[in-house]
Amino acid sequence: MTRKEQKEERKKAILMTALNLFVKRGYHETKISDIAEAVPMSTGLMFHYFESKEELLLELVKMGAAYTGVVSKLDDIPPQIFFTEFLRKLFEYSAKETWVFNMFVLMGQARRAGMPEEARKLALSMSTVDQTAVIIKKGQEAGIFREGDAHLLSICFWASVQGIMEEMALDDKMKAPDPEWIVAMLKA
Amino acid sequence: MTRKEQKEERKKAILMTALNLFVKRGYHETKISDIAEAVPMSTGLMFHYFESKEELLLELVKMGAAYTGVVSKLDDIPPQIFFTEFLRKLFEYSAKETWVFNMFVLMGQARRAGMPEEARKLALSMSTVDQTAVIIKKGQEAGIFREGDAHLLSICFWASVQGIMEEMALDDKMKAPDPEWIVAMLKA
DNA sequence: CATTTTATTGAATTTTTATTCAACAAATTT
DNA sequence: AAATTTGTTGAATAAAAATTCAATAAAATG
Repeated sequence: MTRKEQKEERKKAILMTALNLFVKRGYHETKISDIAEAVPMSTGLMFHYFESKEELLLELVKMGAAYTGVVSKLDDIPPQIFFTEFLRKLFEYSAKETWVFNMFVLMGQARRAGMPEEARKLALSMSTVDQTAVIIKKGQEAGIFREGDAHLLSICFWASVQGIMEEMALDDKMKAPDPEWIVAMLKA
Repeated sequence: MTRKEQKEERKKAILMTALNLFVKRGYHETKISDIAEAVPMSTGLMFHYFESKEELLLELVKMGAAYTGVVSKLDDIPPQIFFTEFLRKLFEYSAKETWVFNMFVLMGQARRAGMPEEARKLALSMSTVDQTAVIIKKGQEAGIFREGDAHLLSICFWASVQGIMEEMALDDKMKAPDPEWIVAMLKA
């Protein structure tokens, strides 16, 4: 393994540790030294890998943004299965790959209050709300989704998912809900 | 107006200003000097009214906890109208009394990550999840609510509401959703 | 109206945490 | 193996924000 690859591995380890702590305790409540201790490495060495704490956060948000982009390629799936299936996969995946779960939660948190402005802007630019609003409209035309402002429905759907995921992030023992419960919000 | 009353008024003004900023930007992203500037008053004077920033937050959370207690007295209302009615009132009230809205959001945020430990403990001790789980069970027995873990349904219901409220906190223009959308999560 | 108490300010201080740095170790290259 | 580059540490420094404080104004009290 080359020197460069090693460095990348180490960087990834830091990123994953930070992701965990940010999601569990919040960005501001997590000290650089907390991350360093958990990796583990010295506090000073953290700055050999990342310019700053904010830069570290930004890299995470960029990774998340890259993944979020994937969702937008799923708009040819029939509306009636899209949401249920998406949630089923999200929950299933989250159960084994903590990474996916944490990243989902972090992106949502970044879009909201309590993080540096730049992280917010980045996360905000990657919103899936518009994409899914289109899918919801299709479902409405097909008569399978309830009437009402499709964009607002889309916002509420993701807000609910975010709320539930954040709850799960706090309580390891909490089971994932049945996707149908959440999709019921959309169903006619 | 007595000196004491004046002081109480001023304290309240600070609390409301802080509540607004905490909800909009997050606790850690809000500086004491930001609150002072918005009240307005000098930064130093803030400490004439509150021991510390955390103490200020704690007072807010305590106020919220007092209100949260009210919900637990509503458990004799029939399940089929309890949730819809609660949300209707919450959204209606939130529209005119920003206070109620902000307080609801703050309590949820406090229960989650990103705030001092003590605030978390306080907010956590006041959870309504158990109360509403009982109401959901009743609804299930009456056949109007879907089958499944009532406690988990209760968690998901509140998590969804929290998620949606936080979204509204960020976007002033966002309309409140139809309560039925959210209650659909529970309905059989 | 003199005295005491309370309100207020802005600058100085403390605290906390991020960030830099000098020194050294380990690995890589020549 | 000498020289160079990269990794590592822990202590020193800097930056940001909370908190204190001395000084003064305003209000209440006697």
